[in-house]
Amino acid sequence: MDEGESSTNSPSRPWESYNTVFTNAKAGMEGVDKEKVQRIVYEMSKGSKYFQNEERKEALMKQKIEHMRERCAKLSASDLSNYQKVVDRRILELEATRDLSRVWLHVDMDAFYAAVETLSNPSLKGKPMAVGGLSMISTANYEARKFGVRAAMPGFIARKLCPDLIFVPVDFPKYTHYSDLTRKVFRNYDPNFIAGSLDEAYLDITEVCRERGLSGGEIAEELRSSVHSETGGLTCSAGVAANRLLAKVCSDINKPNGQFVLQNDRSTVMTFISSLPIRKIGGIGKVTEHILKDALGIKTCEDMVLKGSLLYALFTQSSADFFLAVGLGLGKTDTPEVRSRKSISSERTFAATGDERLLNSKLAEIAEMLSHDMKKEGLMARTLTLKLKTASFEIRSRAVSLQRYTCSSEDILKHATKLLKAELPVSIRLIGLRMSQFSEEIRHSDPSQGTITKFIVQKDSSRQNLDDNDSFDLDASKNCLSNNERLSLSYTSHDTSYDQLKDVVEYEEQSVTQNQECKKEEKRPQVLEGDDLLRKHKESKSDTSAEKTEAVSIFPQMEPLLWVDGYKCNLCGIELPPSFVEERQEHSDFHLAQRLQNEESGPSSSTTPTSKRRILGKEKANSKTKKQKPNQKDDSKHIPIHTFFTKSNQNSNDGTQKK
DNA sequence: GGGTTGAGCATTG
DNA sequence: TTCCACAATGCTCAACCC
Repeated sequence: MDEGESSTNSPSRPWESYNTVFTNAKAGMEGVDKEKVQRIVYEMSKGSKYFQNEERKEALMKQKIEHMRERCAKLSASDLSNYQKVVDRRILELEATRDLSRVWLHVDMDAFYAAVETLSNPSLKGKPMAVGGLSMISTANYEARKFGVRAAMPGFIARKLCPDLIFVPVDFPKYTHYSDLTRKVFRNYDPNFIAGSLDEAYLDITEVCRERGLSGGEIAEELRSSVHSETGGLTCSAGVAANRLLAKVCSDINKPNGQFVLQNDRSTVMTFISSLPIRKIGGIGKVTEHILKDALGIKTCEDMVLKGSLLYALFTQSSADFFLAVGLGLGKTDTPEVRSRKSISSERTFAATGDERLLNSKLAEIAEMLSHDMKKEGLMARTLTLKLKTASFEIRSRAVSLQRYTCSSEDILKHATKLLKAELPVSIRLIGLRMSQFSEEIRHSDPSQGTITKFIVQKDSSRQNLDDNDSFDLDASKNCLSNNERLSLSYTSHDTSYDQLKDVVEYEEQSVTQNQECKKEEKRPQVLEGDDLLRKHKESKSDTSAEKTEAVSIFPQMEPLLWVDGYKCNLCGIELPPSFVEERQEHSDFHLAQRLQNEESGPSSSTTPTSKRRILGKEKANSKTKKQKPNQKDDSKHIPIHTFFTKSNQNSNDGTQKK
């Protein structure tokens, strides 16, 4: 049944070693002639550039597995015994976090896009159908799945598997409409449900079960029936368990139009998890499965615990922790925080070309699309990543961090062109652009929380007469504090202990840099940039406080640095009280250096980031970075790990990193 | 030692 | 005839900087 077991390829059956994702079992694919599917997929792919790339990736994976085997063999008995101690301790710690008090429900719509299309066109009922086109299909209905057709399969292969397959083009607005209908139902059971995608969601139904005196299974039945009637006939499957990880596994068990309930007691969970294949776990994909299986002999979740010492010896701590938690049937049970998007991107595939003019025009199109999407969502970002897929399917990415936040297609295109130019000549079949590092990342607002700025205001009575613009600034800086920082700052301003006070003062120092970043964007979605923003800011201040400034000329040709109200830098909005003499000097130096840098390399360009980093770094050094990198370390505690790397030599094997 | 940045890769739907 | 998408997220590592 497992694709991995077919790796014993014989010369007469070369397709048996061609492990594509399409041969992995999916709901509705039981009884499919897997060998036939594998053979056809192999025959149609053989010799293509895509196939060659797959072979290259496969070879790389085998190398990784081999390398891990070697490292495994080198482990001594005492090494393993030491790692076992680590495992034993972690098991105790993880067990202490086990929470069997919650009831989580995972809902997954059945063949969602295909079902929606059938709903709006009943003549498709009972016929094999796929949503998508000849290059790629998004989903297939259950009739098509019987032929081995499935999501993410190229349409031309799907047609070969099922010559009568009907193709229906993707219609996102339609799916969004139906998705909204299902979400209306979900909200009745958990107003804070987590939408995984258009067609799936996690609901914490603990309260609704308690209030109505119903079991998780009864609620699931009711919800599914409600989804069916509200959508006019769409079916879904559900899983009920103590945590989200288990609930997701459960929803797949009786698909389609079914449900599975896993009782909330430890021994039931452990029995359930013991024989569960690792691939069933969200986050463990083809590569991880092969590495764990072929290098370490780990096939089931139980094996993760039994071979825990190997995992801790060979993988990073966070990966090993994840594996061990899986082996214990532990998953997230908390009410998740609001998550905001981290990046936005746009990419297009086309016939491979090395024609620079053509590539530039594609790039311009994509920059325009991306800029449009960003404006639509009111986003500005400062890191641009160019993604290229060469004619041989090799993926390359090149990134640059800009000096300022932007969403303009001109800015994006200007820097993207530079990045692309550095790669030429090359034949390319896909170009993608991604923008990340949003100004939003530091805007997790929660008006109920105390803020450093409030503290500053209370501390400094000379700033009691703040005008409206200042109030706006305060709100912006309030929004600048990340969740982590807000946690540390949850104090009542009237009852502040010495330690809290000390913390607050330390935060005051660091908050200036954050304020600086936030203020650049506080007027969104008006999308003011650079000089416009500065002008606007100055206009807003001119009537009340322009006269109350001290000027420091830092460069002959540039606008002098002014401390508005004796407090705030007119160039970037950073706030530094007069007593911060050294910091102010450093700040002036920063603007001077920035200007010199601009003179050297042209405006807002940062394609040689090192020197720039040095300058910006200096600026940040003043803020005694207590701040975590936003959304990285903290989020890793809440979001499933998707990739697993070994402790060392991760790149030494493939060594293909390009500089 | 710890933070940032850039690059590569895995995973998901 | 058609010949393997797109969007988003996060982990890890190396290099660099303070």
